[in-house]
Amino acid sequence: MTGTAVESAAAQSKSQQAYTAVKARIVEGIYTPGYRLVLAKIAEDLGFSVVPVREAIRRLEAEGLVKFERNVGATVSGIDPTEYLYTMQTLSIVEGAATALSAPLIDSVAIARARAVNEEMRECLEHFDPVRFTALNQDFHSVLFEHCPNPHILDLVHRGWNRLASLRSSTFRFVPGRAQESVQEHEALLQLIESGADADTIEHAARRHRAATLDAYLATTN
Amino acid sequence: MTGTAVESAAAQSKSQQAYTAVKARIVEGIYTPGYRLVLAKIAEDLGFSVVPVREAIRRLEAEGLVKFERNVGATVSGIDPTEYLYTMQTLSIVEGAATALSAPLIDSVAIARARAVNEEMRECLEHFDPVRFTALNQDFHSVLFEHCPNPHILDLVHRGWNRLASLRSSTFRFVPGRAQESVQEHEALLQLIESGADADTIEHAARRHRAATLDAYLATTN
DNA sequence: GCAATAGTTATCGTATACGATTTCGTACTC
DNA sequence: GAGTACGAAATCGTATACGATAACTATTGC
Repeated sequence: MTGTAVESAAAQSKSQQAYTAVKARIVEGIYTPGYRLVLAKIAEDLGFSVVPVREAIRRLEAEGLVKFERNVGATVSGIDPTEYLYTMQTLSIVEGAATALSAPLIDSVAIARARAVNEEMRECLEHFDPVRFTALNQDFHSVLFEHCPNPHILDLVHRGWNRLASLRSSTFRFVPGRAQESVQEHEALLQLIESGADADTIEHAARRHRAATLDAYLATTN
Repeated sequence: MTGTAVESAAAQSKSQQAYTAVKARIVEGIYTPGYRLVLAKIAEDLGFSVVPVREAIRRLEAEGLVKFERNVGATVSGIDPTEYLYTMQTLSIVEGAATALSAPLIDSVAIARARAVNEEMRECLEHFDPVRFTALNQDFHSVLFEHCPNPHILDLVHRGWNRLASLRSSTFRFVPGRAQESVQEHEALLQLIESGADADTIEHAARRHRAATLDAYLATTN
């Protein structure tokens, strides 16, 4: 459904299934931030006992998608402005690095694909649909950083995106003016990569691109 | 002992205790890389059942300290050269950023403390003790990045250090020549921070400092 | 009428138990 | 003598059960 890895659920451990299922519900926005994750209920929904569910929740906790309080329970991590700031800042750093490391490995086919996505985004500007726009935005950036040869960094990027995913409907809703600039910066980024710019330049551009979105958001709240 | 948070183990959940205990054993090098973590045995050692231990292992897995294979078991994550490279590269990025963000918040007292540590390191060069040197190295850098106002980034730095901790005895053992340069770069870094250099400069210097250690290591293996 | 407290309910935390899977050793066959 | 197949031991995965904790509610005293 979404771009997340789909696994043949058959031979998977229930713990893993629970992890995937709950994560999907969070990312898809079915479990909204603040939502109370009652172990017994989730277990019943999925049709197995609470033990695998607990492990799944623990993993999600380590990833920062859920908050856990002893003897109280788990809730979907909120997106309070402070958290948003932290996450965006972190993402600006790791995604910038990932993009720079990835750049030399991006072939012309991938560039073309990214450009096509960006074109869709441009069209999307007319009759603005924040949800669709944000989805395309993720697609675009995925093309740029997915070739990152360092799996650790790539993992950090994915985790950052996941944390933002729960509010993806609102990212650009809150800063619609940012969307247009974003499309332009995407093209600039593509040209940098095409021209074989050095890693520092690309990293800086990618980081600034995201930091600018954060700044735009901050400007609206003040 | 180290800077890690010490909690009153009394009112802690067993799951948490298990997490802390196993993590400590890994970081302290009691469980060496490749060590097989048998759930039942750990549970017995700690005096409780396997369930909390499982959760603890799951969390450690999410942090990358242990590897988990379905129906086979958990082992302490190895430090094969490739992993080392990935971890160091990631750390160079996040620690660089953390240090830069932290810099404006470092007061003269902290600078003095860092300088004292670095002085110890310099003395340590005479009768070289890799373990002690590496421990001091962590102390030094901790002073520099611990003020980082973004907890996410700080967390990533800690995780990186933890992954390296298991081989801390060997870090500088493998590249003894690097130790001397390292001390000098530390002083340069301190001066940059004292002089209120801009964030980019500090970030770049901090990143280079770590990347240089990685390069030195790579040079020995080729 | 309001506040504090006691009782109730919902939910979590952990132990025990058992079935499932893998791995290792041994015996058998070619 | 080497390779393969069978079986046993070890270990993991999950379910169920029960005790512990915290949130909620109702009642009582002021």
